[in-house]
Amino acid sequence: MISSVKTFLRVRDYDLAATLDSGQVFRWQKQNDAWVGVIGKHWVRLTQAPDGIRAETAAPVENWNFLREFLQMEVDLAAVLKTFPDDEPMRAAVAACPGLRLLKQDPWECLASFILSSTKQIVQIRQIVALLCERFGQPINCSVEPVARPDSATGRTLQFSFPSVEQIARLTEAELRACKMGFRAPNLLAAAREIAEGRFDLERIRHLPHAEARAELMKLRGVGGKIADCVLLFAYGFDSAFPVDVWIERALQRLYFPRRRASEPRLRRFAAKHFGPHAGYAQQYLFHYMRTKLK
DNA sequence: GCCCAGGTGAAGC
DNA sequence: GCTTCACATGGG
Repeated sequence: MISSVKTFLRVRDYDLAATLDSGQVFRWQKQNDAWVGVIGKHWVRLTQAPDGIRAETAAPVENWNFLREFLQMEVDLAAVLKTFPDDEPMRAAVAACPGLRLLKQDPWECLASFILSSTKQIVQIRQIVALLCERFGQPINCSVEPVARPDSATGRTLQFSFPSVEQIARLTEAELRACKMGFRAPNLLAAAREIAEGRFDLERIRHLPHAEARAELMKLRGVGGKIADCVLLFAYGFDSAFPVDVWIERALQRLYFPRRRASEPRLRRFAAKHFGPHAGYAQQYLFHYMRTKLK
C-alpha cells in the first residue's frame, strides 16, 4: 500500500463545520477554509468539498480507516433521519443543518473531556482541554508546510496529543487545578487512576448492553447520567443515548411543552420514548438548532 | 457585583 | 420520586 499525506473521502450530506463545532469535540480549530485537529497521534487537516472531504496529515498514512471511523463516513444519514419523529420541531431542526453528523471519539478523551464539561461553557471547556494537552500531552508532528503566520499571541505552532490515562494518573490534583478545571480536578484524577490501576475497564463498556454500560460509567465520581450519555453516544456509538443538558432541556420545554412547565425527569421520560432508535442523532440536531437558531 | 455555563452528589421533604 | 444547594472559574 502506498503511503500518503493526502486523500479525498467521497461522501454526501456531511457538514464538516457544523459537526466539528457542535459541542461533541473540543480540540478542532478553524484555520482559513480548513479544520485542524488531532486524532490519536495523527495531526489532521480537513477541508469541505462539494462531493466530499479533503484530508491531509503531517506524517505519511498507510491506512485512512482511523479517519473514516472518526468521521463515521459509512453511516447512512438519510436512513437515520427517516427514523426521527415526524413532527414540526424535528423537521425544523434537520432543515436548519441537514449534514450534521455524530463522530466516533476515543473513549478516554471523550470521558475526560466531558468530566471537565460540567457547568462550563463550551468555549471554556475548549480552554481547559487545550491547557491539559499543552502541558501533559505529547508533541505531535504537524509540519505539513511552513506555517505562514504562527499565532502571534502565544507563538504556538505545536500541537499535542490528548494526555493518556497513565499520564493523567501520574499527576497531582494541584497540577490539574492549574489547568483551570476547579472542582472537576479530583474527578478527572480519580477516573484516570481507576482506569490506570485496572479497577475500571473502558473496553468492557463497549460490549455491555446500553443500560449496564450507562450504570457502569456512572460509578465514576463526577459522572452522572448526562455525562455518561455523552460518552455512550460520542465514543461508544450507542445511538439511543440521549444526553439532557440545559440546552436540550430548554429545547424540549420550548418545542414540545410550550404551555406548561415540565420537570426535568418528565422531559427525560418523554425523550426516551419519543425520539426512536437514533435518539442521540435527534438530540444532536436539537442541540445544534437550539444553539445556532433559537437564541 | 450579578448571572450563567453540554452537571453532580448530598441532603432535604 | 422531586427540589435545592455547594462546588471553581471565567465570560457577558
